[in-house]
Amino acid sequence: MRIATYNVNGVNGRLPVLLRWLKETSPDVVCLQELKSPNEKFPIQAIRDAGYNAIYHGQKSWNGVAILARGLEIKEIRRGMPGNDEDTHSRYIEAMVNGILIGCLYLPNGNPAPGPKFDYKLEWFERLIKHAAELKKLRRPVLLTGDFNVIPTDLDAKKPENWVRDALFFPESKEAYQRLLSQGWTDALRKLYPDQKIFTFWDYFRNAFARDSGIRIDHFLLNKNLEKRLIDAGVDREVRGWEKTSDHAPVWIEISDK
DNA sequence: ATGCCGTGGAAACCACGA
Repeated sequence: MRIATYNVNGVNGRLPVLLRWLKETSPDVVCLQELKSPNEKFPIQAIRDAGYNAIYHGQKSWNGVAILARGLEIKEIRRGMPGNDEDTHSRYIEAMVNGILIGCLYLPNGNPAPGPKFDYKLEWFERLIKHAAELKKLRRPVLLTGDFNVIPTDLDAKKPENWVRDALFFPESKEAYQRLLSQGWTDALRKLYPDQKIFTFWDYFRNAFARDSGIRIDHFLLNKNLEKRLIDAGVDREVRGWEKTSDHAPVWIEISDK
């Protein structure tokens, strides 16, 4: 079973790319981020025509997350990261799919840092860590995936020195990510490829993709129950080279049935 | 090193992204 995450940067503007990628790679489950669409404009019919069920938590212009599944029931558990009733951003949706609890997240960018946006990033991160601690108590397989907007280590950027003033690479961001991992989550791509420079995002400008000037910020965190089923993981890099593409590439894991 | 590009929405510019 293949589970993918893809920050589409606008689900309607990206629809041809999304549908082509779904058709070519046939992932079983897909977590989407940055829909940039209210629920009433989510392209549900095109997604269904492509063979997928979907639940989605959108909002106008910004943010927005969705979970798609091919031939599998999606049982929604929650939408929105708990712990702050004032938070209006659509950045989290959680569902049971095929016996796996899947949290699909779009962690705040946090730039410019320091500042109120960075404060919001860290506040959101603390709520994620609290919620993840609850999910860790479950005996079932659990997956947290999406755009974490964190470059975890120097290995996760082509040129780490270019990111030291960026919220994605601030010590507080890296520390929070490590603190989340230390609950007992496994970073799937790092587990399988501990020494490789693997990227999931390349800037639109400065010819970043052609120069492979990327960063790894889209992650799969697996609890122990799911980690033992991990077979493979990878990045669909070629999608980043398509016309009218997102600045992120899809990332995926392959897990055994039991 | 820099929103240099890209998206969405409102109004022919601005907010936002990483």
